[in-house]
Amino acid sequence: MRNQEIAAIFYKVADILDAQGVKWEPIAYRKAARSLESLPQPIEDVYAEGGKAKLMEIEGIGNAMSDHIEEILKTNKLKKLIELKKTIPEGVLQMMQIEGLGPKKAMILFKKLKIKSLPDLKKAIKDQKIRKLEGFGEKTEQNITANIEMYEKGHERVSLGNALPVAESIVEKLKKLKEVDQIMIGGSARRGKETVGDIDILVASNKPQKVMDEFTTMSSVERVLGKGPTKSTVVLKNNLQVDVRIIKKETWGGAAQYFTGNVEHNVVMRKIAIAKGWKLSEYGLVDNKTGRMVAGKSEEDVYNKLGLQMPPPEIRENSGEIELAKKHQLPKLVELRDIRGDLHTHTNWSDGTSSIENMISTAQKMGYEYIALTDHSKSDTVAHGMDEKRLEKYIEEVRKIAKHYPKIHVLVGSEVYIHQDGHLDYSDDVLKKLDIVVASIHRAFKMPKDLMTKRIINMLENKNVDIFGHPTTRIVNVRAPIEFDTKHVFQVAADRGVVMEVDGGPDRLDLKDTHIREAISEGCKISIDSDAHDTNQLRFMKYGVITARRGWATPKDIVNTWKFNDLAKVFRKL
DNA sequence: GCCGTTTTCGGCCCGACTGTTTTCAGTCG
Repeated sequence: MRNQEIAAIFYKVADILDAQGVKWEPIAYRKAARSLESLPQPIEDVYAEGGKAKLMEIEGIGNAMSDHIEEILKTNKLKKLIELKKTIPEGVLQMMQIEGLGPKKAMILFKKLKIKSLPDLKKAIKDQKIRKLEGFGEKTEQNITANIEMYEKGHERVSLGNALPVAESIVEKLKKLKEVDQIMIGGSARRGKETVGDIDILVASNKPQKVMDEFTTMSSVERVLGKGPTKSTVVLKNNLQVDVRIIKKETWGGAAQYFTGNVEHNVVMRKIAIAKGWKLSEYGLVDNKTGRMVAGKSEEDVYNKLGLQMPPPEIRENSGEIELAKKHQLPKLVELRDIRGDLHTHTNWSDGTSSIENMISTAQKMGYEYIALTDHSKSDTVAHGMDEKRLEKYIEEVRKIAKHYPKIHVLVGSEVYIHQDGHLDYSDDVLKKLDIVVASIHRAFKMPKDLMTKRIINMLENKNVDIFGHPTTRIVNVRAPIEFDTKHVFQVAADRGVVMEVDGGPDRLDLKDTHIREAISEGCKISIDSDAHDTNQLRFMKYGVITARRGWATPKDIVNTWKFNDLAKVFRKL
């Protein structure tokens, strides 16, 4: 999957062109880059399938871009970027990453003061040289200083699992103000994106001053980047950036619409509005001639007036949803309340911390019809994996305790390690004793792609395997996914009836959105699991559902939305 | 550089906040 790699190259080209003052071209490169990022299939597959012509079918990819992609796939580099890099020092591009320093200001610093690196910049600030430049001043100098510090602290996007609880706590806090009429989380957090750059919060209020005062003085605030009556931005002590936008109740829907879709989605929406003689902004849909609001009280109004069905927030990323919305054929995505059970959990028999009994009773309290306990197999020694002897006892113990919980079906299973040649950690005879087998990779991540694919295919050939657990093994922001031929694996899995997992652990979210869509289109069934290691973590199901929604999954694709009796259709031993 | 039942050339989403300016450019999302 080289989509991200090529996107990164295009972003770089855009930055340099921006610095050179080139108009429009940077926009085209960024658009192409984003289009690649959200592409469900690997770009090399698209190219292999239909060459340049097929590439050009992708939104934002034209003649030049498809040539570029071809060049990168074949030679691993882009001549255009190499040439462009000669015109501007790398350090100046780095300077542009600093908040408040855009292409214009960075180039002034480079041209007038010969600043070409971050150390140069710090020295010039110390010598008070910057404040003397036209368009700069003392305040700008101070801001750059603070923002360099922020940049050096790290500017990585935060995982959804870390961002969402923070966002929710701010919402809870502001909700208590009587000045707040309505409040919601917007932006990429509402779309459930696996990482979040900053948190957007929308507030409907007629007294913005009070709300903004409360927001910017919260104890968790490190620095206030901006404060106005409709928009304020702060950086929290944990380095998360949070925006609050305040609007009037009358335009709530317009704002919710505007602050949820990604850029591409919103651009297409505005174009549809323009074609009808209207203008779309956070203040709703407005008639150009009369200046009157056509729609804006609710999000649904905005979409409907434009002739569209309202897409769920998670898929508002211009990856096909608008075309289907026009035809009123949007899929009905899976919801948390559709989930009837959890098929991948751990107890204190391996590396979990809750007892078998507590896991079962909590699952029952959550209203589940079934739960599978799937502790680790013998080779996963760090996770206290069980050898055959302990496994026997485990099976016995679970069966015994399950008798006290007749209202919930309890499955005994195991998360079994997949060795490098694809054979499993327990023999077939042992696996047959289990109700359900989740097969997972827990080490030897860095095998060559063809060998890794073979490892997985061999595992899929084993009749005792029910679910392929967290297939790519990535840890968000920490560990890269393993490499394998996803299309081939999904095809074989669909054929063999092995279910692909969406691990809801917020650090994993694996499969990820684009892979889920690919797997479903290849005919795979999906299981959304919490991979809980204690009773609280059973709630991770929520993140799995959000991710599955981003992968356009519907209840029929998700086996654990099915009734218990229907599970036997996919799980051979039930 | 991309794209098109308004266009194959001439557009390219829209608005808020800041700081430096006395009306606006730059930056951001």
